[in-house]
Amino acid sequence: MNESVFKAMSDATRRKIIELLKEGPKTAGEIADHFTHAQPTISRHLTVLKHANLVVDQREGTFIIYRLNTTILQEWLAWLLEHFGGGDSDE
Amino acid sequence: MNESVFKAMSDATRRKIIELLKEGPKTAGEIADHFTHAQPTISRHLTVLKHANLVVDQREGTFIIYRLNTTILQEWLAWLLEHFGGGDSDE
DNA sequence: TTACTTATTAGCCATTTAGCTATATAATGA
DNA sequence: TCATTATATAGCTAAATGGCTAATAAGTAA
Repeated sequence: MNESVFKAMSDATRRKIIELLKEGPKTAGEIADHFTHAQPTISRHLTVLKHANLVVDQREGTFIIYRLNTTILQEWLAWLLEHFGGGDSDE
Repeated sequence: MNESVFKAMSDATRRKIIELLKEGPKTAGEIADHFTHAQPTISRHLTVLKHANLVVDQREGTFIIYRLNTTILQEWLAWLLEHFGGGDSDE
């Protein structure tokens, strides 16, 4: 599993962005509106998520629309379950 | 969900320690033997895991035995599934 | 072209992180 | 008590992180 996904998911702001994008695609501005951070700060979080391939972006006029890459998220969850789920030594 | 668990799990060395402890309790030295890092480095990783309550330690003579706190690990996985699992907007 | 809007990139700073070596602590046994 | 073993803590450094403001880019429309 790609280390960058773990790093991306280890920040509370980025996890909240992921949760927002679960509702559906959103522009960078719509995402930023949910936080008190400065807008460039959110932009950088989006870049981190993009490098982890957890989100994809697409320009639409002056807007940039972000959407969740559900595949990566689900692969990450599957990896976690495989490595850390179940299998208690005294199960 | 406690932020410290995410931070603890975001490091590859610590995840490997967790995987080792899934096999059963181990002393700090046994754990350190699985890595090329210096012993104090592993000791510090164990402290991070301890503060996240992912492991517990118990002195046994000169040894200190670490064991997994499976409850926390499973609660973390459950939280992840609840927040990020399923629920694709186009499912 | 100019002005406006949306968003990113650049550059800075403070804090955290992860590694190391050296030192300290705790338990045991001679 | 002294030595040995197992482990943690202290103190340092380099790199990464996350925040900010200021500047830049990209698109639209007058």
